[in-house]
Amino acid sequence: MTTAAPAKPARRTPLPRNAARNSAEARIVRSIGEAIADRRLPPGTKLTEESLAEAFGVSRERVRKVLLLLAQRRVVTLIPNRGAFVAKPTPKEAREVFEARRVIERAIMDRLERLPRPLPDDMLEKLRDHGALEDAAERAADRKAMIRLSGQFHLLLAEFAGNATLAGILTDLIDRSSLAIAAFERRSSHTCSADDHRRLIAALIGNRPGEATTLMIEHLDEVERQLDLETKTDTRIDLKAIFADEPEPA
Amino acid sequence: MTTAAPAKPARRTPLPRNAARNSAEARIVRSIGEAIADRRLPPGTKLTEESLAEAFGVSRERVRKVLLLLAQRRVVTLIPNRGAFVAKPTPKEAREVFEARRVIERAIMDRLERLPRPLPDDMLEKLRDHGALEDAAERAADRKAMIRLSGQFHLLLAEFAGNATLAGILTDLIDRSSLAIAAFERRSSHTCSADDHRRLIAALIGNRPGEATTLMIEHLDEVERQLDLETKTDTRIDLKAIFADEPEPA
DNA sequence: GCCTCCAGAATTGTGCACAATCGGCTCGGT
DNA sequence: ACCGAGCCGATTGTGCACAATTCTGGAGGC
Repeated sequence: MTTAAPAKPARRTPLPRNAARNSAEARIVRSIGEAIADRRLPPGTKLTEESLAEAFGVSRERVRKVLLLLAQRRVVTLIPNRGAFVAKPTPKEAREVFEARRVIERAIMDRLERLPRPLPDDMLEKLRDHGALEDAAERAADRKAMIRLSGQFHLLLAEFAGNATLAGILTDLIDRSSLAIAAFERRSSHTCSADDHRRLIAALIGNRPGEATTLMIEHLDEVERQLDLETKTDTRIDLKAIFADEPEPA
Repeated sequence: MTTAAPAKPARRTPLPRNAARNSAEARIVRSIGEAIADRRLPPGTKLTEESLAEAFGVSRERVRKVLLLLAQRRVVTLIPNRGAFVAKPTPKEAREVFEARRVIERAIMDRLERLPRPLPDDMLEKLRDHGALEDAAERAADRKAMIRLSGQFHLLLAEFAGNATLAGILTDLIDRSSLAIAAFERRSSHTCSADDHRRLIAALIGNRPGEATTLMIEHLDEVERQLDLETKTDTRIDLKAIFADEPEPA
C-alpha cells in the first residue's frame, strides 16, 4: 500500500542540511574528548571559551554549548564564573568508574559468550581488523593511537552485545577512565596492554565458557592496579611541594 | 556613553548569587523530569521554549540550556529547527533500559548483601521511613507520589551501595524507564508494586544470601513484563488508525 | 616585611535582536 | 476537486553587546 510512488520526483530537498551543523558540534566534542583522553589536555587544564572558539573557528556560544555537554559527561568541570577545566577525578571517583566498568563490561561479556557459535563473519572480521590495528599501533609505539584504539575495542564489544544503551553508558565511562588514567598513572607503566585484548579476542572466538569474561575483569583490574590511587596528590598545594626542596637560584 | 555611575554607593550586593541561579536551572530540570515521569507530560509532547520560559518565569535561553541537558539524558528529544519533545522510546530502547537497570541494580544488590550485619542504624531508619512513605502513598492512592517514591527507593539503595557513579547512571536509567512505562503501560496495570519494595526491604534486613538480589531482578522483570512492548504503535500513523472507523460527521 | 584593599584587565554570564527554518494555509492551475 | 507551488505566522538558532564576577598586580597602611 504505502509502497507506491515509483516515479515521484524528489519533491523535498535532498536535505544534507542540519546534519552538517549538528555534527560540527559533535566533532568538537569528540575532538576535545580525544585530546583529553590522550593527554594533550591534562586534568586541571583551563579551557578558556575564547581560545577554544578561535581554535575551532566557531563562535563562543558554540563552544559554551560543547562545554556544557562535556560537563554533563563529567569530562570537564564547570565552575560558575570561573570557567571550564579538564576534570580531575578524585581517587574515589576513579575507583568508582572502574567498578562501574567492571559491572557493565562483565554483563557485556556474559552476553557475548552466550552468542550462538560460530560468531557471525562480520563480527570476526571486525575483531581481527581491530586486532591488526592495535598490533600496528603497538609496533609503531603510537601511544595516542593505542589509547584511542583501546577505548574503541571495548566499545566494539559493547556494540556486539547489541545493547546501545549499555554501550552509550560505557562510552562515558571509558572517557572518564581515560581521565582517571591520565590523572593517576604511575611513571613506569606500560598501560594499554594490547596483549590483554589479543587474549580476549582469542577467548571470545574460542568460546571456552567464562574465560572471556574472566579475562575482561582481570584486564580491568590490571589497568586499575597500574594507577596510583593511594598517594594523595590532590589540591593545588602539590605544586608548592614539588618545588619546596629546590634552592633559590639567586 | 553608558553608565553615568561616577558615584558608587553600595557597589556590592549581599551576593545571593550563583548558588541561587545555578540551582534554579537544576530545579527546572527536576521539575520537568518529574512531570515527565508522572505523565503530566506524556511522550511526544512538544516542549515550546517560550511556553516553558513563561511557565518557570525565566528567560528562553535558560530553558534552552535545560532542554539541552534533558536531551543529553535522553528524556527529551531535540529535533533541529523543530524543537524539543518529550522522548518517545522505542520498544527496543525500553527493553535496553530495563536490561541496563538489571545489570546495574544486580550489582548494587550484590554489594548491599555483602555489607556487614547488622546494617547501620541510619540505613535501617531510612529504609523504614521510606517504606512508611510508600505505604502512605499507596493507601492514599496517590499515583504521582508512588511513582516518585518508587524511583527514590531504587536510588536510595544505590546510595547505600556507596558508588556515586553507579548511582548517577541509575538516576538516568530510572528517568528513562519512567518514560518507557509512560509510553508502553497497559491499560489495566497496577504497576508500582509497593509490595515488591516491602519484601525487598525485609530481605535486605534479614540477609538471606542472594534473596534480595533475586527479588530485585524479579521486581524489574515484573515491571517490564507489565509493559506492552509488542503491539507496534509507532510513528504518527496511529492517529489515523484511531479515527479511521469514525464516520464523517456531516 | 607582610597583609589588606583596591583599580584594571580578562573572562564568564545573560538578555536581546535578528536571521533561518519549518508547518500550515491559501491560491492558482489542470 | 485534487495537487503542487509559494507565501505567512510561529518557532528555533545564533551572533552580539553589555552586565557581572573573578583574577592580577601593585600601592598603601600596619
